[in-house]
Amino acid sequence: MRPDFRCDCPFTSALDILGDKWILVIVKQMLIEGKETFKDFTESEEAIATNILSSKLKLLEEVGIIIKTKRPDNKKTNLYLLTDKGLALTPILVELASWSDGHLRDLHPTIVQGAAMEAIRHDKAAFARALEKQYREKLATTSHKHTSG
Amino acid sequence: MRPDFRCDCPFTSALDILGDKWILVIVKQMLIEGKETFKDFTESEEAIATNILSSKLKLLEEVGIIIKTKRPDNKKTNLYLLTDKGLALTPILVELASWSDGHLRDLHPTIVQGAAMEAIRHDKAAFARALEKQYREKLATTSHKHTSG
DNA sequence: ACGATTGCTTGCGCTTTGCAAGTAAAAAGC
DNA sequence: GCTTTTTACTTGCAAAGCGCAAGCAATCGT
Repeated sequence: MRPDFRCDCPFTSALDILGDKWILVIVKQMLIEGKETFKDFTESEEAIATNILSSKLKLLEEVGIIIKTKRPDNKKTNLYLLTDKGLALTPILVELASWSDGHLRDLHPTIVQGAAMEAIRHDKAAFARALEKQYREKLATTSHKHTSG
Repeated sequence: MRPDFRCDCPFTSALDILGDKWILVIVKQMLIEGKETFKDFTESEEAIATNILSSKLKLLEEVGIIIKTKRPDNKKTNLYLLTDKGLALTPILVELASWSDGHLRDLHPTIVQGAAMEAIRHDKAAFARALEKQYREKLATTSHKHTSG
């Protein structure tokens, strides 16, 4: 299931991995909504189907954007956590939201408008850094161990 | 063919439009490689199929990312040009390239490394602004008229 | 006028997506 | 310790999207 790349263009190569309906939505849910278990994702607002979720989590792990982990006291529930490579997607997500905010309201007027959106308007880079910091702090307080399967 | 939106999340809504293998590749080809005619796109390194190209150009026009135009002296060849909404995607493309540069070389070692990549490493925002400016200057010197079909 | 070029559309097979249902294993309840 | 529930998937099948090849109409070059 390794992704194959169309060419050597860095733009196109990023889209060979990220260019689909779900990959970045899953990353968003982890980064912003704090989702980390299979169940968390199935209960999302976007309602991803379990077979798609399963395949996408596999792909994300294969390319190194997330790692599959467990809490020491729970042998059933898997934890899916962003790696550095995954956290590095934050600026992309912020730019996507910024574009929606500025250019998608005519087509889709009910896009949410909140404090986060204000922060993005004020300083995108700072907002991205804050998100990454928040996630790293969460990681530090989450006890988990890596599994190799 | 209007896109429908999964929910009111600005991240997800952007991906409802942009989350696919081709849309942002086409925008990249227009912005960076200067492609503007149907033929230009078919001759690209990425080799998009004509039926897909046709449907994606239609979608891009419908959502207002590009406009379909002709040169006054040529009744056959259509020109596809980025609107302001389309040009506003530049920071997203720059972030995608930056991520590829920093995190995709282990999976795909032959990603190109050139002057543009150096510029992105040095100052992403400045590079995005330069790209937009370059495209706007090109637009100013390209004679064209809008067609309503 | 005639062939080449451009900008598509159509047909068909393959892959991806998506819903619903089922399964296996761990955890919780009694 | 036996049953029920929860979690994390897998499987089956229908629908949508993708992709190659071919075809076609309009315009352009000569």
